[in-house]
Amino acid sequence: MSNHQRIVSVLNAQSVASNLTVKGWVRSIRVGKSITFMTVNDGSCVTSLQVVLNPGMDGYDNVIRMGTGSAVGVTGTLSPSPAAGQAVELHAEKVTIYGGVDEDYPLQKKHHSFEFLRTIAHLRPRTNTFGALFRMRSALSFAIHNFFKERGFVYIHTPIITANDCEGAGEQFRVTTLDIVSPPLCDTGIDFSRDFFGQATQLTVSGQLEGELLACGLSSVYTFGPTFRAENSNTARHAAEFWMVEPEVAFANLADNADLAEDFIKYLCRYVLEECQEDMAFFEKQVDPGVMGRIRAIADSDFVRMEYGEAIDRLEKATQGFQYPVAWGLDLQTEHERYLSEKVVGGPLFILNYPKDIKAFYMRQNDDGKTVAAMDLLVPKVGEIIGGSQREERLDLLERRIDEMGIAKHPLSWYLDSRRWGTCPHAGFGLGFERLIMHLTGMENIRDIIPFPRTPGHAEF
RNA sequence: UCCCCAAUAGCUCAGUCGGUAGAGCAGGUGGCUGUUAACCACCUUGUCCCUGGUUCGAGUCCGGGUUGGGGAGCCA
Repeated sequence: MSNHQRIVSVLNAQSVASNLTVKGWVRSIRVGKSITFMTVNDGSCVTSLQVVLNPGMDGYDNVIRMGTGSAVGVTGTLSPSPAAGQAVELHAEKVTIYGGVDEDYPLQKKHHSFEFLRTIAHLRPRTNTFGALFRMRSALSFAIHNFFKERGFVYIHTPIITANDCEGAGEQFRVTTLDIVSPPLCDTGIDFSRDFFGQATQLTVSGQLEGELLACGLSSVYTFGPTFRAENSNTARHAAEFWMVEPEVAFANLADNADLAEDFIKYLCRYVLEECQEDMAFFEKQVDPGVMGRIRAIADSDFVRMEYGEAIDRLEKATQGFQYPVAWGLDLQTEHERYLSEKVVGGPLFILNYPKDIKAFYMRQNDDGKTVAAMDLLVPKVGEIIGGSQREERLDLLERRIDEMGIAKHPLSWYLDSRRWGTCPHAGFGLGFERLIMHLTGMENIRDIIPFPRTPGHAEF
């Protein structure tokens, strides 16, 4: 292993040290007649380390010709800085150039648009914004595991390849090893019995159904993994490949589910404010002024819980008009959700107990005969960030609902078995990880949350 | 998939009434005794997205397409 120091450690220690080595990429170089300043960043923190170069140093003439973006190692003495702007600086005694750049290097020491940076996604990790973003993404991943670990949840891995075609959560990507030019045929079309798995398979759109089976044995479980949707969605909030967190809890009802979701979101808000201070300050200053205040407010607030019926009443009484109709039985449109979360509540908002006809077959039927125990958590700007429900645990009611909706029962026999033997009330939800990060950083496009995003027409890198 | 908007130098953009293009940054050269996206001077850089049309003449006007952005639907 190399014995060089991470820049974040050097800046935090701020102690005088000789024979110190750092390695990273040059962000800026300012050449003077008798002194040269170079800032080096290694991605360990937003702040770059100032390196001071004197003309007497070996190889000085070569070093000062390096361009922004060069990869270097610098060895020297760390000293207090006499000038404003940084507490310490590294006086170089030796500089190693690992990789130079030429005039074609696209990143400059200036503002670039996110649209341009998306076209050079292989280089954008070297920018301040994406450094901060990917550090936050990593920190939040660990925070999610911490949250559930502290509460005794078991981290489970559900299948990525699945034969479930009735999950109802969206279009799926086909997984096959068949010859797509001349596949084997049978009476009903392509003969998937001769495919790799002996049946038609797809990439998962949710680990929920399998998660329920594990919860009905381990009590409290969660998944955190990739999810795939083949929808032709072209928005700032949709990707074909994204990560989802899906807890599932046995012996829990809808109220317990909402309580868990509220605790979860607040925990993550507090986590980034306390553990990602420098990166959050960067987003506050450069990306979304006000984001830290909003997150603090969420961490300190009590989330409003509103019945679907009350939401409809509020919308019907609204003084402003809506493009889409409002009536009991119709789903809420984005304009309605924004009105409720931004105008009526001004913060996170649960909508509870939706009409059964606009929700999935597995949601628990309420005693009113009209609604199911579903919940959505809406947040200002990003919209729906969590969708969940209490699950229908009563076998007869579940089977009746499957029949009503025209869904084939045979492929779900294992799911129905969980209700046949030792059934129990249980509930869970799904959180879109990238949407969470958008909400916590103020970044406005999901393509800037994923290192190499997959969207319709795009699988580059 | 639908609606709206945009595309000009490596990047960010300006370009008036239709008359063959400009700034800042980047890059190059020189200057500057401590800079902070350094500063100062000079220099270089163009398939004006593609395609068809109108016109004496199109970056500019019109049709078609491509790509990108915003909004909507679907959803997380």
